[in-house]
Amino acid sequence: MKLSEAKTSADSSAASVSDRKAERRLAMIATAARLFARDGYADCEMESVASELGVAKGTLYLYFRSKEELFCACVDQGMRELQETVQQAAQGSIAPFDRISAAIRAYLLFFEQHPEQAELLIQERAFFHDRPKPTYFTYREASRERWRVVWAELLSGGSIRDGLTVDQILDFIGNLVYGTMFTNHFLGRSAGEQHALIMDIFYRGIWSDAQRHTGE
Amino acid sequence: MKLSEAKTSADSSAASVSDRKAERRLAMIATAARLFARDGYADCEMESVASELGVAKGTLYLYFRSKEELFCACVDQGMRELQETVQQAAQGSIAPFDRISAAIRAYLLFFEQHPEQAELLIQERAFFHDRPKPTYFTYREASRERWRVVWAELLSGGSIRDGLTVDQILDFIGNLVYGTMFTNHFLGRSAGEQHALIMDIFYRGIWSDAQRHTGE
Amino acid sequence: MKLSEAKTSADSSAASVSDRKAERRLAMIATAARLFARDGYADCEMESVASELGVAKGTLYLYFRSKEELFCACVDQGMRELQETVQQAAQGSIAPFDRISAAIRAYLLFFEQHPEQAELLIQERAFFHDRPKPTYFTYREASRERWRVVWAELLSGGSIRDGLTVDQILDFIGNLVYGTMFTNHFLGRSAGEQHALIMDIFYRGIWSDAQRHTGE
Amino acid sequence: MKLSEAKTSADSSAASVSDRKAERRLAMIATAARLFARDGYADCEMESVASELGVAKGTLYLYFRSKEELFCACVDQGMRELQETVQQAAQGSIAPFDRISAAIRAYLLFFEQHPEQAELLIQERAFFHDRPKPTYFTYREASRERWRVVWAELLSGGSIRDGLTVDQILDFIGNLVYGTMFTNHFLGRSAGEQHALIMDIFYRGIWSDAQRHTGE
DNA sequence: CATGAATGAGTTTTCATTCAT
DNA sequence: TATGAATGAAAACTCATTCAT
Repeated sequence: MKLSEAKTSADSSAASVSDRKAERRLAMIATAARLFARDGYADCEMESVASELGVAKGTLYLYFRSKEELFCACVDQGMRELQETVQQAAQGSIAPFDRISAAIRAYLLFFEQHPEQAELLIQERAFFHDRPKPTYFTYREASRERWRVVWAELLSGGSIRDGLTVDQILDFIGNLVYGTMFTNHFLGRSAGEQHALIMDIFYRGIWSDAQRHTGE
Repeated sequence: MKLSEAKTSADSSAASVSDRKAERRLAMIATAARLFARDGYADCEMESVASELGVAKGTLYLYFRSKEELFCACVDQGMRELQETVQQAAQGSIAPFDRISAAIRAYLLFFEQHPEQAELLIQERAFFHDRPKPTYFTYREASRERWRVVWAELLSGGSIRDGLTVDQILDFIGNLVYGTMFTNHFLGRSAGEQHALIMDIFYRGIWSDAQRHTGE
Repeated sequence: MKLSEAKTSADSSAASVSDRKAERRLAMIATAARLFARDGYADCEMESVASELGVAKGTLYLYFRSKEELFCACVDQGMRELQETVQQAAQGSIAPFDRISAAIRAYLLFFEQHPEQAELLIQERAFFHDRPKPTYFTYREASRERWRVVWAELLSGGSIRDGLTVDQILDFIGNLVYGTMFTNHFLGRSAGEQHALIMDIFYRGIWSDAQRHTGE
Repeated sequence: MKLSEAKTSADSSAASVSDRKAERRLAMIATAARLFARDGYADCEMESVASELGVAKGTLYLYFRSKEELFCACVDQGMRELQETVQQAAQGSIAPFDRISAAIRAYLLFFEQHPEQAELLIQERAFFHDRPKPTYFTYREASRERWRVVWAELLSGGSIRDGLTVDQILDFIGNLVYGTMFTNHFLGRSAGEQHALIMDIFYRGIWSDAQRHTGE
């Protein structure tokens, strides 16, 4: 359905003007994200986005001041959805380790189902690398605070080896899933059973008991 | 010293014409890599690269067919140097685990000392994302074969837990260092003691002995 | 008072619908003239004019077919007011020379008090210079006929030197005040006592009696 | 002759590279001035100027940073030529009044022969009216200093009526020729014998001897 | 009458690449 | 080989105008 064909009937009772505007904004963001990811920021013309939406170029500029702003809206929206997806997944469990596992699985699946978001993260850095920090890391740090509580609980509960701090663990797992996500994306790998493996090594390491003894 | 001033005197006895050309090529690549990383591929003009080198714009085209080719040469050169650095570091030890540790430390330090290479990897994907696979992964897979041997030895020697395959381990550690490297790069973190931590968790996991029992 | 708030109550008894329309037209012209002069024709947006008036953009198009027509209405209105101002000033005196003086003073004062009109004359020529003749000159020639009578009387009455024709005098004084007006406008000068000087030189020239003798 | 065909032969002995550049700059200015005047600043595309010159659009940008800079160069060049023309004309005579007459004639003839310069003055004000003062007035004030000397001599020599100051005279004649020039331009009038008339009235006024007596 | 969301034509400027010298 | 003047394709963004409500 073309954006231009949406909402032409008389449902104005429920949806206010600003609702409809927000709705169209989201539709624009969704389409733009797809095309930005497909063609790259530079090669994605505003004209293409508009025509894909079935509207005129000028209309895009009624919703976004510039191409850059549209792009940023795409990244922001993607990160918000990622965050929400991960949180929702985590809420399905109560046990800390289960929540962590669920969150990581959701994270990897999100990018598998929304590969355009991985591309947008790259595009953002490539084209706007004068910005202090990629949006991704802003969100990563925001979520860090929430997970800190969970890990602290595990640490104080004796589930974690002595000598590891919450920050070290958070960094490790954060870097691991970040690298895994991009590798999956570039090599076309799926998150499926990979997830169990990651958690396994993360929790138990690769060493055999014999080696644990020697290595200590 | 400007490139244009180099090698103007009579040392042609030792260095053949093609040597000199290769040398200038390398100088061009070094300068271009720095500028590509600093300004981004799009905003880095051939004119800037040329003037930084002290040569005319047209001269660059005597060494590289196009801006894209120059860029690719930068990425290739960077990956070659990475590979060499890592291999050299690994050769300093004999014990497999030591070699692995040394390689990972060298990897992280390389990108810390050559942050422009991290940028180039991003730029490559952002601007030439119609290519099947980032150069980085081509090199990663090439080196995989060398490390496979090392890990196979460890596995058959009983140093590694049952149930893990070489490929799983290679993927895990590959993703981990990849994610760590980019995070370090974006957040300005240093590889220093981080390295010991990574190896520690990688080898032994995060679980306490109590949890290991429960979690099994 | 916003235009949109004007005349909303029941005074339709006296003012007919077309009266009200004419009134709003004038308000639009006044506002537009100010903004056209302030920003220049190109940089003055219909949107600005509308919002300054407190109406929607589309409303302007109910009164003027196009931006160009609105602009022309501004120039026309300005020239009509100039004409009226000058004529009214002239009617205050009976003696021909006094009427002439009064008219010239009124002319210079008009543009001093309505500097936007000077700007509009420039804008008109700059943007619509395919037109045969600036509106200003149309009005100037129209008024010429009225003044021709006055001067003819002075000529036949012997007040004017032999050898000068009415047309020559009209051209001279017309050019003089035109040039004076624009110079005043651009350099921010006031018409004040300048007027007396202009008339003095115009009537008596600059030569001393001695020079008159020699120069003849 | 197309600009692109100029100077292709081997006269590089005399004309240095910078000479040729200056020459091309002038050719560009001449062509641009004509087209700016013909089409107006807004409607005159850089493409048109380039193609009229027989060069590519980009070449214009090697000589002028922007359309605006090209335009300013046209106005400046025009004013310089005006100044030179007027000065040269004045130098043909020795007697002050003759020099003044010659200068005014040259001024009016210059704009008659270069009507595009009159247009450029209008365009400049219309499009860049945020600038403090039109270029014309900058030049007018610069030349004022030179003429001040001439008039001071006439005043002290008794050729000028008592009660007139040099500044008053300079303003009067400046405004008069400015207004005359533009009127000529707009109405397509020629400066020819008009010049004699202007000087006549300027020097002797319009009053008859009888009126002089009465009016005093 | 009034509104304001939607339209889409139109132009400057940049910069990779070429090629005559 | 080296130069650098010349080329020209390409795209974001604005804003006058329209018209459904």
